[in-house]
Amino acid sequence: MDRSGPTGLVPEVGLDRTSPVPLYFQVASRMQQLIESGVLPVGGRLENEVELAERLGVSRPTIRRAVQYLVERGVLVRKRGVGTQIVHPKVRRPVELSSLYDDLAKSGQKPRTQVRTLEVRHAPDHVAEALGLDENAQVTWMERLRFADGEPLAIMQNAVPVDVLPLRCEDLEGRGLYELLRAAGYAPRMATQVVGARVATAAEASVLEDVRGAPLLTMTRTAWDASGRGVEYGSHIYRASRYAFELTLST
Amino acid sequence: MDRSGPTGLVPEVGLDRTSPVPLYFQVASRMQQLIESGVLPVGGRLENEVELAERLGVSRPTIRRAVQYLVERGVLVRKRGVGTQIVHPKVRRPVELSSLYDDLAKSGQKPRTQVRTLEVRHAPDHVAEALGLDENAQVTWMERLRFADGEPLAIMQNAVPVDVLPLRCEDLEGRGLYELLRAAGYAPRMATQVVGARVATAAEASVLEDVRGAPLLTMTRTAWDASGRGVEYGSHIYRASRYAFELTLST
DNA sequence: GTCAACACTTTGTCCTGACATAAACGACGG
DNA sequence: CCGTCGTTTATGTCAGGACAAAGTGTTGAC
Repeated sequence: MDRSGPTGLVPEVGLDRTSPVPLYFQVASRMQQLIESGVLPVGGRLENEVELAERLGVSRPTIRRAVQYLVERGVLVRKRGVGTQIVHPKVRRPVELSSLYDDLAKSGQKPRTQVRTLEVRHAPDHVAEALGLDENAQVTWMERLRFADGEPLAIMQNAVPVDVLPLRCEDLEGRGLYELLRAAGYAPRMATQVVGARVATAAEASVLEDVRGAPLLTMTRTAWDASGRGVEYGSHIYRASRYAFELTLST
Repeated sequence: MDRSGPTGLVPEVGLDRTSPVPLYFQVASRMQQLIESGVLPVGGRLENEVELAERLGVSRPTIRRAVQYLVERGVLVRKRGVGTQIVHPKVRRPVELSSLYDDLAKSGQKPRTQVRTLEVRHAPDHVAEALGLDENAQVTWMERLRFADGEPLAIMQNAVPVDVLPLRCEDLEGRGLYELLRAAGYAPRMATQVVGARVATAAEASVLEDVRGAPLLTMTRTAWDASGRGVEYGSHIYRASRYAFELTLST
């Protein structure tokens, strides 16, 4: 390891002690900015924590907490006795669970949603079990057809416990389900998915404007919020010719 | 919220101050044991941190760090002014990235691997780019056929930079690639995957002992270790009739 | 009776200080 | 020339204290 000193010096940034934003977070945000803007070079080493603390005028625990935050997000790596390094930007933990609607919107395609069914009903057994609900619990059940750039892309069946969120047709047509959940304070924090493949039946093909025997991606998902409450169950099929899952896994 | 006090009391456990295992980790492990064994009930509230610290004979920062550790793993939730609660066991962050071999072994099926190709070669452009290697970097390139319970399941093409790990046929036949990477100190910590579907060509069908037009799951993956170094690239196809991806996502 | 203000509990933030320990370096001796 | 043993340097762990802020419940005024 090169002992020629740190390759990147964190400038004395202005910290605002009157701000409600915690100091450690101000430090972390500033560091991340400096890294993303290239002032602190990828692969470079940071100063040691004691110096950093002195120069920024905060205590070492505060610096440690800021660094820790960035380590958890995959921006920095620490090695005892060696120092703290900036890792390659490719390896960053995603900040939130993505949903199809978000993905499409982000990639520049114009998502459109057609709500085919929207009703309150008793949760089917497998849904109740997946979400951890009572047998006779009520869920909002919906079936939607999702278009991207005008072409049908997916058939989506979803269930959301009624007491989590009242859902209306017009909401679902303009925004994604995850966006609505987040707005209601039930942001999905964890989800298990099963992704498989099969060929389309005649009925599915007709809805998706594809041919019978066309390859389909299937996905069933259960999502929980931060407190462990089941907030969404979904069973989707996608036209494989027009969609593939892109996902980031991390430990 | 119920103010009747905590529903679960952490017993005074024996902490070993001579042990090299950090105190906060001893506390966290003990707590997790108590939660998993049901002594501390799911949904219950913990004592407040100050009491806990006093009773266990450690400082509050140590308790906080232990709790923090479990919060990050999804075992506990904290709410300022309220307390710390135990969340449902279903919502736990997975501890490590899984690979097909591990998954099969864990689910009781007997994985077997037939190595069809194993050679050192220049990295193809798309592989070099995905792993962040120089253009003329060398990789170990392998093509393997994976069986579960005697039936062919997947065709797997993988590349690993040569300086990461020397790979031998006999290693690959007895163990999974990820296990070998972990043993060599390059444990994958983050990966991006693209999962799609298509139908089998005649050649693929013959290798997989399936029929032409059978649905296939396709997956391409790039994996990085903790320091951001690209350690594995893979392009796999699976028989959809015998396999589906099961994955856990978390923020 | 209703609603606002206050008190209390609990986690969140931040500080100072100290010692432990892993990794890398360099000097020394074989 | 090479390995060994300390030295240096950096992060890791832990203590104890102080105050801030968010939720909850209670009290009191109207």
